[in-house]
Amino acid sequence: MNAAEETTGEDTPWGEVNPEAARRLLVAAVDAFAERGYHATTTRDIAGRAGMSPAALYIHFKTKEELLHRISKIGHERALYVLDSEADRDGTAAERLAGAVRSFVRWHAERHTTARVVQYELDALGEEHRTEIVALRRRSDAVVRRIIGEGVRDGEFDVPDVPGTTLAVLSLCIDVARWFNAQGSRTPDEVGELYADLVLRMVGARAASGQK
Amino acid sequence: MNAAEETTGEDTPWGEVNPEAARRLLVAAVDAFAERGYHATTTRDIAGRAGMSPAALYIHFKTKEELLHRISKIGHERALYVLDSEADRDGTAAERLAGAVRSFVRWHAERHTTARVVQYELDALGEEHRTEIVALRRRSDAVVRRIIGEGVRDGEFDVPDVPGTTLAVLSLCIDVARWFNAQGSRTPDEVGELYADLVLRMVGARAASGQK
DNA sequence: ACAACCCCTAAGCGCTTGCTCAGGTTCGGG
DNA sequence: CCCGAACCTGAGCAAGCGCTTAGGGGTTGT
Repeated sequence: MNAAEETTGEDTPWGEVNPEAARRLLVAAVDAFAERGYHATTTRDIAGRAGMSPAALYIHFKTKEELLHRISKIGHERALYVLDSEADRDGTAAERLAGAVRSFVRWHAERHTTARVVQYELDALGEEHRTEIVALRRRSDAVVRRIIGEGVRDGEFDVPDVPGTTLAVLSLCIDVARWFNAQGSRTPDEVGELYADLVLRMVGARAASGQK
Repeated sequence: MNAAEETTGEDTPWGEVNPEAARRLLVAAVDAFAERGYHATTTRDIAGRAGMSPAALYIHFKTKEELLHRISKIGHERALYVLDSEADRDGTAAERLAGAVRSFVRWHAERHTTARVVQYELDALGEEHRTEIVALRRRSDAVVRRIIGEGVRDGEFDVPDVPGTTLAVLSLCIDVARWFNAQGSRTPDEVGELYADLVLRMVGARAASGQK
């Protein structure tokens, strides 16, 4: 009924999480999980970072695991959206693959705290939640595999092992979340550019954007 | 004084860990850490897997963290050794790079439980131990960077960004520990072969091992 | 025979963990 | 002016944590 949302919800990083207090807790949890890992983070630490008492957490989330689940789900959906929207453009397979890798990597670098939680705390989820998330991840795999497959079909790419190469491409992108450091010398854009080029080489793209 | 070691110490996976009871505990810890992560693993769980009481652990190791440190140190040394011995062969830069990647990846796949602990539990180490391990990791980086640099110098490779490409190559190899599954369809040898080929493409190797 | 030694266990200590609950504050609507 | 809903806190519980301690068996050297 209330038509005015407290915060927009689509462009802001965690805008879909309401009310504001819940969002503060969730952001605090992302930071803490990324820094120390899920199991090494206490609910007191999360509440403390959000400027609340430990009990406040349980008004907005049933358990600590639900917090992780919401982070993981939203994070995966965002990453998949980023990948998908580049894959759906039109253009050669090489252009679409480069675009997808560039955006996906940039997302992992820019949002590397979120990405770290999303990519490396899967095992901390409960059975049910984990299988839900794994399904989302399979869709990322399918997106990349499709582009590579089309490139091969059109004679643009030279790839002996499509599933294997797909795996390697995604693995390369995901691992950015592990090593990327905001204080480091590379910007997310630079890393995205570098990785897009490397991936085009991996698939043996004939004419990388025209000629060469 | 006792000249006969209980176990040889060089070829067996954890042969250098003595006495046998300590090795059993350490192997149990590797399994547990790889499965659940360091912080989610209890000392009771480790001792239980080794068939001992919780107190037995503290006869052989001062703390739970010391266990992780010994695992991490030995693991890094082994991985570095694998990388180094391929890099020191003679041959073209492409041959050496391919050999190094093949062996390094094979190690991460075969020993993926150990590798997972080694690569993803660095933050759980204490300040002092972590800086010691980080030094070892920098040496791996130097090894790969040297080969790529030599390949560029000799005109074998076409690499615009040597440090960046080095980072990507190592990142690709390391991430094998995360996704590799012994029940999966690929053998460690196959993954090593695939990755060696992909890396040669990344560096724009002119003549990949002569012809083909 | 027996003391010295190593390796192990049963019991448990002090502390932190995830989580609960009774109660208090704030605020819009009747 | 008061009500009920939404939100938060202080205090604390049961369980589980890393680790310690006292002591018991087996093997060894003398």
